[in-house]
Parts: sequence; C-alpha cells; structure tokens
Amino acid sequence: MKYLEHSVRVLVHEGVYKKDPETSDLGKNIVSNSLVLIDTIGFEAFTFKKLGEKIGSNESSIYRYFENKHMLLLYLASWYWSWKEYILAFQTAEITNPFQKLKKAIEILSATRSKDDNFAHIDEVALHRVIINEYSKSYLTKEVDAENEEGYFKVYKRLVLRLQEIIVSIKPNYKYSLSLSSTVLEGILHQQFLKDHFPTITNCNEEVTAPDFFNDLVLKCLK
Amino acid sequence: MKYLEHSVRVLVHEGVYKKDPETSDLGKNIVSNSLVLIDTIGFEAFTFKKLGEKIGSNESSIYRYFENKHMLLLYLASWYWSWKEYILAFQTAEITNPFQKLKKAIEILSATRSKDDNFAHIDEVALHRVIINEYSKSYLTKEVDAENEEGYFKVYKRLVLRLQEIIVSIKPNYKYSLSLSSTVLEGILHQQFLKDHFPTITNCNEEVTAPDFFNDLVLKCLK
DNA sequence: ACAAATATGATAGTAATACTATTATATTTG
DNA sequence: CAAATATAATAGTATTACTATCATATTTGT
Repeated sequence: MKYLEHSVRVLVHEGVYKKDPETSDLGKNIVSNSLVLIDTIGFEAFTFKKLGEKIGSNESSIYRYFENKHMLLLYLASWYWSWKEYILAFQTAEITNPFQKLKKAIEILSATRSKDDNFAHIDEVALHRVIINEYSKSYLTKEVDAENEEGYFKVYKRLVLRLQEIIVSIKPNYKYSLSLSSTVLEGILHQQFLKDHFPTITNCNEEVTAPDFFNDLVLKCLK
Repeated sequence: MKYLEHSVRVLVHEGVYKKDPETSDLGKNIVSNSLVLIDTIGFEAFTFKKLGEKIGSNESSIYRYFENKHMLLLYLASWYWSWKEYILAFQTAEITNPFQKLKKAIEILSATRSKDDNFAHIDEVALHRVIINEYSKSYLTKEVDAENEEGYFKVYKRLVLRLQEIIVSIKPNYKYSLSLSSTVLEGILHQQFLKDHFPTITNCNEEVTAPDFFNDLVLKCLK
C-alpha cells in the first residue's frame, strides 16, 4: 500500500534513469543509500564504487540504473520536488484564503520533514540536507539547456509556477511574480545553508526561521 | 600604474594560492586563461592539464601557484568580490541619499562590466559569467566550515554587510536586514542565470533587469 | 662578472575516477 | 523446465589529480 501511494504521488522523469529504481530492491537500495552517502561525504567525493561497497553490490550493477552520478542527483532532486509538489497540492487544497495559502506553501517548502508522510526507504531529513547542499550543482552545468529541453527540470519549474499562482491571486498586477517566486524557492534553500555555515550574514537561527523572513518579505511585496 | 592600482584595490586572501599569481607573467596567464577556459568548457570539465596546453605551459607549473582547481576558483571569486567591493565603495562614497545609494549598490552588484575600470589581463565579462555559473560550487562543499575559518569567504561576507548597512540606514528597525542583503546578492546571480536558461520562471529578460526587480523588492521591504 | 637562488619545463609515476565489456551465476517467468 | 532477466565478478581503458625528480633558463645579490 505504501508503495502504491508512493509511485502515484512521486513521479520522476523517465529520462533520468536507465532502469526505474523503484522496480527492484537493488534500485531502492541505490536510491536510499546514495542519499545517505552523499549527505555524509558530499557529492564531489561520492562515487558509484563507494556506493557499491556500502550496499554490498557491484559498481557495474549501479551503472545499469543510472548513467552517472549527475543523473542520480537529477533523480533525487526530481523526487524531492515532486514530493514537495504533492504535499503542497494536498495540504493547500482546502485553504481558500490566499494569504494563508501562501504562508502554508512557504512553510511546506522550508520544512525539513513532512508530518503526515513516511516513505519506507527514503530518509527525508537527509534528502532535505542534500537538496540544500547539492541541488544547484544539478543545473549549474554546461548541459543545462539540453537537459532542460529533455524536461528534467519540469517538476521544479512547475513548483515555482504554483507558488507564483498564489502570489498572482493576491496581487494580480504585481510585475515580478515569477522572479519573486523563484527567488523565494531558491532563497529558502540558501538561507538554510547560511544558517548552518555563514551565520553572520543571515538573520535565520534557532529562533528566526526562513519562513519568518520570506513570509514577511512576500507580504510586503504584495501589499 | 595600472598594476599598482590593481594590487591596491583587489586583495585576495593569501591562503588561497601557493604563490601569488600577480607576481609573474605565468601567474597572470594562469588567472586570465583559466577564466576563459572555465567560461568555455565549465568548471567540471576544466583541468590544469588543459589549461597548461592552452597557455603553452606545464601542468606542474600551474600546481606551483594553486593547490587545485577548487583553490583557483576561490581565487577568482575573491578577486571578483574584492573588485565589486572596491567599485561599490568608490562609486557610492559621494551619495548621501540612502535610497540612491541602495539603488547604485544593486546596480553595481548586477553589472556585467564596470564603466571606469579596465584590467590588463582579466576579462571582466567572462568573470561575471563564471561567477554566475560557478560561484556556488566554491562554498557548497564539505570543506566550507574549515575554509570559512581560514577567511576565504571574508570579502563576500563583507560585501553582504556593506549592503546591509545601507538597508539599516534606511530602516533601522527592520528585522531581517542580513537575510535581505544575502538574498539580494545571491538572487542577483540566480535571476541572471534563470534569464539565460530557465526564462519561464523569471520576469528578467531583455527589458526587465535584475536591478529592476530587486530595487522594487527592497524598497517595498523598507517602506 | 659570477655564484647562488629561483622559476619554469619536461618527464615519469601513482592512485583514484569514470566508465565499458565480458562472462558467470542466480532468479524469475512463461 | 527452458528461456529470459538480473546481478556479480573480473578485467580493462582513458582520464584525472596529483607528486617527485631533474634539467635548464633567468634573475639577483655581491
């Protein structure tokens, strides 16, 4: 049952994998453990060889699922954003007040873990950290235009548009709704990174959260 | 004369290089050509071997200046931010109106090239593109805390604080001046990237610029 | 002017990375 | 029970990311 739900709500673009990791135990192991390993040693030091050793599997078997570690990162990112999109749709559906909707959206996009969800093999908290630390690297490449055409960033872009819709519903004549939305989504990750590594250039800390700041920011923009 | 000026205004932390590239022709060649090569093939594909071939020099000679390509990126980034800081200090010194000062600051931080400056061996436009595409990679690493302690990100953080000072001078009781400042600085790079690669999620294009958006944003926050 | 120091170049070598190919073996399925 | 499929094991290649050594050219200090 868990898995049926899972595959229904979290859809990853077919092009990013050679073989769908959801269809086998090895595949699920690759995904769940790559997450933990990237979180531990960082994306640069991460290799398929080390992952193979960790899961007691052969390097060559991993290559049957993903062309390389870049594609695996695209997979993890798609999974993350797709999951966020699902929670966003689900948890804001009932909210009619657009201000409350916006607040809820920012909260969801900033959240380390979702209260009502639970996936068998994915460590949500580790995934959240990996996205903060590594997501930019998935698009800051020379291949970004080709991969964008393939549709690998569709889910992320759709999320930006969903947030933008809420913004527009509050202030239809606001000229920078797209830029505000993409700034908030990117900024949420960035402020969380700063909180952990460059605390002198952010107000976010144990008391002040990223949602506090971005809520205030967006509301002021839409007044 | 140019070089005297240069070394006075652009100061890079000693720890990022093994030998100061400003002290020799080879060093200057390394810096200027690495810039062009990274801009052309991207940081991931960039190697010291390829750079050596490009400048007709040996790989091992380049290693005498920089420990590895990561340190070279830190160098280029420090150089860039130090240069921006200089221009900012210089061009806003005379402005007494804090709103005008803020506008000028955002303009400078977004500018591809500076009008009144000209460096013999640095291609400013290429450097600006490299910063947009690669700067995040300099701090999204497992070594960030150690390198931050060494002071490798001092210039960048100081720039954020300078922008924040202007913000505070306009609205002293604004609670999120640091986060706003760091969001703007990061956002300026991000919106320019989106304009080039993900135009559907930004309002920035040929007519609307990043300064247009961020000026509007910051002014609304400080009203 | 000359010895000493320094900078660069050339070559070689190592360990790790990023794969591809082949073959053997185990498991599933029709 | 045969055929198809998945995984594991091994080997091999080109490239990367260096380090070490030695020769040679250039600069500098006296």
